[in-house]
Amino acid sequence: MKDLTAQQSKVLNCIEESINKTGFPPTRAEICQKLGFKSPNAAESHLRALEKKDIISIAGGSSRGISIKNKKSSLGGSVPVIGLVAAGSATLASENIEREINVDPSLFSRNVDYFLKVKGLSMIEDGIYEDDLVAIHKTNDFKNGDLAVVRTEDDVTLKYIFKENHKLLLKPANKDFDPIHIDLRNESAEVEGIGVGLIRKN
Amino acid sequence: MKDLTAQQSKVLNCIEESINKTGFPPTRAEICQKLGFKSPNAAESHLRALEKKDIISIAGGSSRGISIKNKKSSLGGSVPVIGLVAAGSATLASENIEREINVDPSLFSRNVDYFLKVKGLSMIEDGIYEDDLVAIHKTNDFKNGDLAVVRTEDDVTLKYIFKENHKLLLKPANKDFDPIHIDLRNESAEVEGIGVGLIRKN
DNA sequence: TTTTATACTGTATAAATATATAGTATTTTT
DNA sequence: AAAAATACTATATATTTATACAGTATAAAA
Repeated sequence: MKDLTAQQSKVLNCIEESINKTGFPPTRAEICQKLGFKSPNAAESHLRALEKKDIISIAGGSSRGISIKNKKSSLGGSVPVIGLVAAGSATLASENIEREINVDPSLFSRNVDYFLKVKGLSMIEDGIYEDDLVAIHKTNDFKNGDLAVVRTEDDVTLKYIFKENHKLLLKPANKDFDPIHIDLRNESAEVEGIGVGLIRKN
Repeated sequence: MKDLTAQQSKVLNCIEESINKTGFPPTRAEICQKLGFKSPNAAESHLRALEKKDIISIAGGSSRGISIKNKKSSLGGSVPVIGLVAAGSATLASENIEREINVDPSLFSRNVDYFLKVKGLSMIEDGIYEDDLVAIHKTNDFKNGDLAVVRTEDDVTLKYIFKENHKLLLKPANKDFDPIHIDLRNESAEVEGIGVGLIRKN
């Protein structure tokens, strides 16, 4: 990493402080105010220098569009652990929450909305064991082969998902288990999220 | 905490996603776009509802002035991740530390002193894969069958350990790998710690 | 020595954004 | 039964904000 000048460090610090204190990045004017500049262009050019040095990125055409690159753990969010999902209830309904754990957000590639406690042995051949906590990123966007949490008409299940037209294939990783075929014309099924990690307690 | 309506949850989720993805909160217009609203006031009123329920705070007169309340600072200790252990060096020497992650101490049954990044496939049959992070509790006390970090004369390895008199057996969980037999009368070997958990990033 | 980077002031403005106001309709609470 | 909360569309606008342009001056690199 290229060295920062004293002023650039001050500006970077100012950005970090703003995010830490308010939750969002500063405007040019706010940087100027904090550091005593009288022209918004003072802040602007420092920001451009920091961008050039790949320390921050600036989203064009949007206010407060500053983000610090390689941002390590900002705040460990509290993430719920979902045990058994009661029939008919929302996955994240409070009755399903077993406990909460603090997790470093930088741990996993995507934001973790909850941990699903694995029941059964259907994924055991790919190293997912009973009572493992699978980190779930809530989304209904998936690629074929993703590990997905799927809500079918009468169940919530964790399987590899494959979609082809109106056919959904939920594939376990255990030869003793049969794949689930769902015809979306007759049955409903919804992807609740995809697995982005795993925690196991011995 | 008061319950959120389905729509309010969606909006909150949208805010979290924005912060996570871009580093800063969304504008009203961006919320509308993501959730399919056609009026900025749809977003505005949901935000005000969330503010009223004390879920978020809205900074008046500033763009993207949304911050999510309740973000408690994780005081889960910072735990180092050990990549490859340089020959002859202490496991926890700074040169071996790849990064640090924050971990909820209550996550694992015993105190975690470091995470060992798994190299190779020798434990794959028991669901321990390459690049998995195995949570290590530093101790030289172990029971037969424990997953142990063992320092031999020229290596640091993660295997199941069995001891009988002067004989040490380090057993992999992969039939393509041979167990390691160590005669403590001729060779030295030391247990550095035992595995108490695992984290995997997909 | 010439160029490039740093470090600003000062002015201006198009575009982004928050926010108010006016409605409509449904659901929930009191 | 009335009030309040939810859940929006639609329009308008003052303010915030990014960002460009014109300068000045100094220090560092090519």
